[in-house]
Amino acid sequence: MVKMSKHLINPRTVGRLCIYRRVLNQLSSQGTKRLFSRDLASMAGVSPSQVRQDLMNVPTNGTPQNGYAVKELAEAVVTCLGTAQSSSVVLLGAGHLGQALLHYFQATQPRMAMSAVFEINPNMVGKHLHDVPVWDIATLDQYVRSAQVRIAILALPAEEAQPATDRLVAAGVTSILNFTPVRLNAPAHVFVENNDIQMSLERVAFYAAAHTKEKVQA
Amino acid sequence: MVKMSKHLINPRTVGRLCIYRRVLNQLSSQGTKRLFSRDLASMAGVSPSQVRQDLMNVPTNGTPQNGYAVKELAEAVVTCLGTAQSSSVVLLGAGHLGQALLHYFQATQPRMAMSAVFEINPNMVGKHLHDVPVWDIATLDQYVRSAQVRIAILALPAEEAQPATDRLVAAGVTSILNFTPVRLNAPAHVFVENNDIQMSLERVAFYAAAHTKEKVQA
DNA sequence: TAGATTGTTAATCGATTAACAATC
DNA sequence: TAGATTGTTAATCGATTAACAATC
Repeated sequence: MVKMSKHLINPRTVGRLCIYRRVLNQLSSQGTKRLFSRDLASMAGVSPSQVRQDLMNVPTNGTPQNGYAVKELAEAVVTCLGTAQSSSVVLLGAGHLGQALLHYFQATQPRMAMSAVFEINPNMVGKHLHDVPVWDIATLDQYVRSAQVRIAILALPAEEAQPATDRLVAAGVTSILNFTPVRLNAPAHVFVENNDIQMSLERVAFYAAAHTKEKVQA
Repeated sequence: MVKMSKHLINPRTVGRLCIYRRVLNQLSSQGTKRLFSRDLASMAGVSPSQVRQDLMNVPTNGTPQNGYAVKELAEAVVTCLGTAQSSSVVLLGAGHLGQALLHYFQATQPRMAMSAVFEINPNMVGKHLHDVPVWDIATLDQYVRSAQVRIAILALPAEEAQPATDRLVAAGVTSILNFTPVRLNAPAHVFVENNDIQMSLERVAFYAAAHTKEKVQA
């Protein structure tokens, strides 16, 4: 009621809250009852200050004497992040990367539902991949509209990324996970997360080379 | 000689330079001769100021009248980023994600060489995937040492990530691309790039849900 | 109580953006 | 020349870290 979603948490904090959730769920399943911010920090690879700062977005139950109750804190973080099972997800592109992402998604994200894959290759259309139907990308707009899809994952060729984005946005998608190396143009109300694997590789290579150079000089 | 690698460029700038390289190469192959910082900025999805700031790390050839010569700038960025073909790359884990990454790597990174894949599953050991041999992970340390591998890609189960990292670092790896959701502990001289696909998904889901909530209230 | 930790505010740090003299 | 852009420095912005009163 009181502008619950007005103070939209920034992407970095959301990312860390996801890490905390994973750590807390694991600890909870291992039977750990309580922890301090410094414990969560070391397991998440951040500073204790950062943990406490991030947890200001979450209704916490910490006390100076006992720290946080693991189970309750995990639940609070889950509530804060939202379950998002309300909306379904579509995947664009069923090439090697798309198929791997689909498998990964189905294996690790039981709380979200991948509802359809869209492909241009007619050999794949009509089949199923990991129990998800593959449909002709020509039917994308209609599907997104009728199923009220809000989340799309892009794993298609670079040159198709922007046209596909335009269609998705026009059809009502508000959140896009982009695995292509293209920087997408999208309206401000649409959230775009770039996961540029090619860039990741290039960056790692850069620092490996830089390190070698330094060693040679030392 | 004069501390060429002393001012190690920070990861964000390196990332953007990779984007500039891609854009410039594409423009060059399309026959574009010259551009201004504002053109490169709009194609890379950043501000013109940012472009010029980033290009301070690169020996540039820009002039107020004509902007930059595309081909020369592309070459300068390539030189700055380094080719890194000196070192070979190993992949740990040949599951769905690992295989997809291998395919992606072989298809898009001809300038780097993937030299071996390591797996624990005996059914895969001894085979080839995309012309790359799959070896028993027990032989990892010896291989990394003898081939002087400096770059490793992690695509194995979460619980194996930290032990594998320890072995890689001990054997001389200096740069790790981590596709597991685990935050790795590694010495400061080792560069670790986290590409957490699970987190990407969760973040996209968060903003989709947040957006829906806002709309409901508006 | 004494001591350590939380929740939160203040200070610092780093990165992006703006400004502007030099210049073609 | 006049005008626009570069290279670079200064200002702003945002995020992380430090500090500290409240507290159990």
